[in-house]
Amino acid sequence: MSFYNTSIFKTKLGYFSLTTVNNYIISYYPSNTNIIKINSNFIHKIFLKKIEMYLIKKTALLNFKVKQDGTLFQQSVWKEINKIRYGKTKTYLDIAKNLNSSPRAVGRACAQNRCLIIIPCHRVIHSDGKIGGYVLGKKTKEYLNKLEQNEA
DNA sequence: TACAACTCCGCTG
DNA sequence: CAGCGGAGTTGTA
Repeated sequence: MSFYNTSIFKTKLGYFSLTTVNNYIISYYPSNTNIIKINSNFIHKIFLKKIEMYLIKKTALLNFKVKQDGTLFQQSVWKEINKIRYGKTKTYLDIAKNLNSSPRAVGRACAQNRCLIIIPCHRVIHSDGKIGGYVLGKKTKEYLNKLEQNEA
């Protein structure tokens, strides 16, 4: 039996919902309701504290265990993204080359990522230096990178 | 079966 | 320089 635990809370980026199964994070994504509810599971409490610290630059580490459903290709893209360190960026092309795929496919896999910020798809940008797209909007993507690069 | 989605490159004018 | 088409991968219909 698997137990799904969900919390909904507000950060400076808006309302988010966190879902875990057996202490693995399976999603951290914008919530469709504004009804705040904090699950008593300890992972949720730690996560809430950590994400707040991250957003005010008090920590760089969001080292939670993540388990997302996805195809082999998506899993390998997410794994590559996970290797990008705090404050660094990589391009869609870099990742595509590592996986012998195409940048367009990499962008597609990024768009399927449900664990925002934890899997740092905001650190993946265009090869010409432009910011590229983002589920939460380009401005948020820019903001997150500036935050990590100490320019926010 | 066709299309859109967080891309990039080569070709054309 | 801008504008276009095509390519790898997947979810949805």
